[in-house]
Amino acid sequence: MSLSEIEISLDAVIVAVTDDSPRLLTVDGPSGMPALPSGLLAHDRTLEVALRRWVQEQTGLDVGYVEQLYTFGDRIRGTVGDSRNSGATDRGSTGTSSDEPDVDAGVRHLSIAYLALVREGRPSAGASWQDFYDFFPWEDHRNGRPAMIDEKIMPALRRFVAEGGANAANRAERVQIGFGGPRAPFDGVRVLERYELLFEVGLLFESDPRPGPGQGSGAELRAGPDAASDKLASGSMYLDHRRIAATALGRLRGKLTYRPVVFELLPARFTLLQLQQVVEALAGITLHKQNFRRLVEGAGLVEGTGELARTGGRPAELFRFRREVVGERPRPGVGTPWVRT
Amino acid sequence: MSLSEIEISLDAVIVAVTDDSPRLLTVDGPSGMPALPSGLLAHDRTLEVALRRWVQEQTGLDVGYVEQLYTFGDRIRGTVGDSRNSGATDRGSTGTSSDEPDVDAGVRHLSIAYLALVREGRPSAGASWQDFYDFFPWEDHRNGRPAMIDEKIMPALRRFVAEGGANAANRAERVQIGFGGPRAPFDGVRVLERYELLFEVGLLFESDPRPGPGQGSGAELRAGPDAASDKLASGSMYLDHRRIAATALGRLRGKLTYRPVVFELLPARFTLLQLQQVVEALAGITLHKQNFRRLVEGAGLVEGTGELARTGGRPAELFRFRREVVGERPRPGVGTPWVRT
DNA sequence: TATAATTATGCTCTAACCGAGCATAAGAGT
DNA sequence: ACTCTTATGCTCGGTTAGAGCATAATTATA
Repeated sequence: MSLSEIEISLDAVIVAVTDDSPRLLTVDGPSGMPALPSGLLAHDRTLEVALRRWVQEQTGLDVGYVEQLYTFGDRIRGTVGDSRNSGATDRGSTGTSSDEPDVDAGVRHLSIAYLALVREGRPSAGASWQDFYDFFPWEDHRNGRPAMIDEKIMPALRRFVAEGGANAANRAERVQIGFGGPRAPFDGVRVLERYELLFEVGLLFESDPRPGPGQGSGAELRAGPDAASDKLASGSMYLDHRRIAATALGRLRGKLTYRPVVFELLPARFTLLQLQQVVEALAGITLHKQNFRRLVEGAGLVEGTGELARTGGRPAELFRFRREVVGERPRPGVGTPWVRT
Repeated sequence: MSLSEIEISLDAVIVAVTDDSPRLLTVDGPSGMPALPSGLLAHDRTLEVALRRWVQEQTGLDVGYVEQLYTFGDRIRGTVGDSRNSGATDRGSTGTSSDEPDVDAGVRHLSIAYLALVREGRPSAGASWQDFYDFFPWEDHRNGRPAMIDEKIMPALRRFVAEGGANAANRAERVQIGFGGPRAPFDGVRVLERYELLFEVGLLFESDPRPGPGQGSGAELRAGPDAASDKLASGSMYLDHRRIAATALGRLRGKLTYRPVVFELLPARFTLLQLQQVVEALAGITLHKQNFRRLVEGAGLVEGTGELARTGGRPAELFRFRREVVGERPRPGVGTPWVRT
């Protein structure tokens, strides 16, 4: 493939938390679907500078924290992906690739995806904030395990396992890893694994008009007899942008626990409850209040300013982030002391 | 910048562990320097497939575990990098980029870097295994903190901080984060942060003939008066390949603790001492033997086969990896119970 | 052959940490 | 005054991690 046949875009998953909801900035994509803001590399010195530049141009936002997520470059976008190993798909990862069809799709699209965190801000026209969990309703466990998991998802996954033939054991393991089971709890970080499972069983719709092997455009990868009518009622996105967003959420949830990234989403001064609620919104679970406070203070992540904030009950002290902690502790982040609610 | 001006390569950091040493596969780069194996994207279905293909073609190795690392695309390769935030450089990350010189270097090079783990294998001609720590001698703490840190590195870093002017505090923090200090221990994971510090103070040599602002070719970024004569005696690599390798080592060290990646580097059956030594080689520290055993067994990561291995002392039982653990525990990895040796 | 060296493995002791929950404090609303 | 709400202090018990002692089963050596 000659170089000129490769298209490169920078795609940004821009996240904020407002009113206890994690929010995702989207623009109107082609075909009217929500899409991630996307820009091109220009003469910028670094990729990150390029990203900041066009995000500002396109959305009017000055993003704070920025981190490179992943580079997506599969020939067939929206398909089983780059398979972060560990047997992500039936093919497994120690890939004997020779027998896979080599679809010649002409142009290859490389998408260098970034995660960006902002405190807030009204984006300029064309961009708007969406509730992250509108795209991933099965990821929000703050009010208990969402009913849809046991009502719609698990039956489909069980069917998927049962139909697995030689791969049944592998599939069962993937399901257990993704959604938990008798032996394992639900692991919030594995957002991408869950997304790929749901996509693979045909519960999700992606807009990608993919010229896949033997499948019509817009068809899902493995459509069971009833799969088409059984789609989850969740927001879809342009091309594989929802997959990219899933990658971002998983990464963010993981990073919370060992880097003080939450504070990028909070004002300079905040109450411990505000802090907790932002963490809960991102992690998708509720936390034990007193223990959360103990952990966060004990780790030296925050320090009280003398000031108080009115809160509807007893006034709460305002805290600020203690930057020094980064140099003191090896893995400074907010612990997530569960609570079963 | 039009698309055709972008060159894309896939670069692979291929790691094995032999005789208690982590090893890196290198090829002869231009100008005779060791370089990472590098290939181009062809009509492969996924990036990972492409990587496996040309690694096999170039080196004769079939890599097992593969994971995308990072995409490097700075205009000036070998410079302060994509700045994974957290104030990686003096500029900080909330980048006001407007006053930075926009060097027009013509072609931009994008490097999509991968980490690959292999059990062993004799590479074909042109490629060879190097000791990872020949390139990063300050990272191996198995025999105590390397003397070079306090003898050569810290003095230079102190000078760097002292000359920091308004950035002195920030620099001091970065040094403490990277190399530890009274308040913080040395954190093995921060390989890249250390590399960037050393590069920035002029202790490292990179072969990049960089047309940087006001600097001659081959000059380091901020060369103090004596910097040139004070280089560390450590292996250099082609372009910014050593930076990529540093990224890989940091990532690998981190991943050890929450994903069972070590087993990709071990034979199917191994003694607990072998396992421990591979972990020690990668982590660069020594571990407490009994506690390591307790953690690894207690976590259900391994299970004994009945067999014994002769070891020079009392025979050791051979263990195997328990794959099921991935579905049972949220973050299955080898703990690293320190020991101060 | 006895003894030393070497490696493996079991076990204990203690401090720290975490999950869970009780109890009290300090405001606002009625 | 009473109730509701949010904040904050503290305790109790189980689990885990760091450190080290002790013993077992081999090979090497005096």
